Amino acid sequence: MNSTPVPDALSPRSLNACTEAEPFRPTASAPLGSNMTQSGVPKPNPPTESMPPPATEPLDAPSRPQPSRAPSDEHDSLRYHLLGPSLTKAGQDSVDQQKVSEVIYNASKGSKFFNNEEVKDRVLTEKINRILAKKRQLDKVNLSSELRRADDYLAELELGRDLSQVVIHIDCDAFYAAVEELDRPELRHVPMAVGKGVLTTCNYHARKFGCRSGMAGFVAMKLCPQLICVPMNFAKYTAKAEEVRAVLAQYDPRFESASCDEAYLNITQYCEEHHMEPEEAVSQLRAEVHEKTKITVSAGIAANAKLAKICSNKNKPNGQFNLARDRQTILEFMRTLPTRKVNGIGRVFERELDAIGIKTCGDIYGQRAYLSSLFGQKAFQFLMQCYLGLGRTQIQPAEDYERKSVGTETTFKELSSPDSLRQKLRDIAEELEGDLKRTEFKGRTLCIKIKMHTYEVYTRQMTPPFAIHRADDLYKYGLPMLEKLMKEMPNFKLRLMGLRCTHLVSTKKPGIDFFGRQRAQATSRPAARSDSKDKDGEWETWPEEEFEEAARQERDDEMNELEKLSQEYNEQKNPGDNTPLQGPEAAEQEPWTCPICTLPQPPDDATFNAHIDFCLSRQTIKEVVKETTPIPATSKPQLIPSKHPPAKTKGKRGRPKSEQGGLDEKTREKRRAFFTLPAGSTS
DNA sequence: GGGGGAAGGACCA
DNA sequence: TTCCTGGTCCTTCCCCC
Repeated sequence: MNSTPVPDALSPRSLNACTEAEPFRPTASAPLGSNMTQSGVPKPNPPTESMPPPATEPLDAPSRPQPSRAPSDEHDSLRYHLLGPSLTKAGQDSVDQQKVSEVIYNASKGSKFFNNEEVKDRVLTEKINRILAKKRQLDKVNLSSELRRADDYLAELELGRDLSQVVIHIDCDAFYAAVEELDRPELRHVPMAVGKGVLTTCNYHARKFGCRSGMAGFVAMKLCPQLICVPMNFAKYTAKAEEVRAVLAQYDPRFESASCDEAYLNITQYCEEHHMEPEEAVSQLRAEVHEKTKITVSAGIAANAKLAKICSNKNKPNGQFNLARDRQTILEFMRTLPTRKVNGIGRVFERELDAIGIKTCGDIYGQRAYLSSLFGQKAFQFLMQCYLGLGRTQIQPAEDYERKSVGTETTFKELSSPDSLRQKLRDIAEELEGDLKRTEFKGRTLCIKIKMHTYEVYTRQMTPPFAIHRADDLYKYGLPMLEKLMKEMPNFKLRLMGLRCTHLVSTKKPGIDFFGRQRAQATSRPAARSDSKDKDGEWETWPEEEFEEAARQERDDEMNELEKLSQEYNEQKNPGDNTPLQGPEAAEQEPWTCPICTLPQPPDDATFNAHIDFCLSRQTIKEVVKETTPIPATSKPQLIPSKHPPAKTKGKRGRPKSEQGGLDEKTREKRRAFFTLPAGSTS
């Protein structure tokens, strides 16, 4: 995907405060007036005239639309789960989900994927049973203090409610499919999906058959045998997305791209300046997008991003929904809203909430005393905000967010031979190097992810002694984790492998100048930012080649210096004797080579301990200097304290390990395991 | 007890 | 016979100080 990832503003993970003050009055049970308005603009392409009759009939609901609901019966839960994560997608309301689930169930039954889903479903059912048991326990104790705490929090949230802003969420209708249809108009009138293996999206004809994004291709073909699948073409979608964004920018220059086909805008100022009502402005915006790009978009208009997102789904495709910005209307709207409609509540959380009697956001109020104990503080806060219909009103460009990780993963036919797995790791390391180069980052932490042939997923991570970005290093530090997993797991057969770098360090430009002053930006900076200009413009683009050469040269110099220092150090430790240990003492201890300075070291623990500390502290300084300071190839590195020292090398109080007491045996063992590469690995 | 790393998992498009 | 990718954030567990 070419979209810039942004933190999911509506998820329980990133809750934010609102600002408007209004006294809180609990109104959960009070009947509230509704003045929601609803409007759709004319749908320009009624695709019915020349539509050929489908080979199989769409799976219409037998009588009336079935609302998507979590299964109340434990028996149904797996069938429900297999319906997939995008159950609430637009175009599904009139589909007979029972029939769909039957088809999916029968198509999947017996496969490894199915077995894994069964296990996951069982685990979730057990978790729900534990939640229910805990709730029964809570029923026996006095919950008045919990209740008071919840009410206090609700009152506090109410004080921050901001109803002054007009936030809209724009969502392109079946975007990839719509772009393909522009090139091949004949696809407009038949069920069509984009993506092979798994559907990325599908048009509304296909949705009538129960097809939806994230569904396995073969399952979709079972539901709709005449489905036409076209391969993805990212370049095309990106170009079209740019056209759409050009229109959006006229309404809010600081709009926020939530993904390739979604955006949030704050049109408060636009409406004021143009003396327009929000609905009118949004109608105009949508018409303009359609006129200029031939793409239809749906929109939600509300007081905050969370509500706008929910509203944009109300009148899909090619419609808009306005939720009046007054408290009563919002509370009434949330009261009957199924929890699953809220961004951040997925299949799992929906089932958990359902189990304790929360089906709609209005139901949250009645259970508020339990939420913190059952689901944790963050979930409690998130749910309270859902109940009140609160969300963020601040909209900002995606570039303002800071990227947290860069990774790549790939699915392949089952692989078990160690050699081919190593080769796969090498390929992935090469690819990640490309991604890191493109995004201009190095990673302080490297994570490996594997998916077994049984669909079980495992991750392992480690912190190299310096931030890495080159394929050689990614492979070198990834391989021990892979080898360890191979040893640990019986019947090691993989279907996916991936590498990801976290704790990113920008390679774009240094964070500290020649004089040790902190520059405006931290070492880690937004990935997508390409328009920023440095004050003096000097280090805007870091001369990568020169940098690499300088770094190599510097590394060579350092290595020579380290070799000398290491010899001096060993000389001090064992005056006059550099010969390795002999006899039983040596036999007990494995010989090893320091992976940092690459020099052979005496095998005794004391030397090992001291040497690693010594090398790490030197390495830390060296890497920090390299990452933050432009050093001409000829100059000596300057020792500048790092703002973000590598986690492994510093103790809690910021002292280098070498200044602290010696390492205990367990830590030494761990380090040995980390630093000792298995035989046969390329380093 | 608290900070922080590791692992796993939910969720999103 | 067949079920993705890339990203964020949260929770839990465990180690260490």
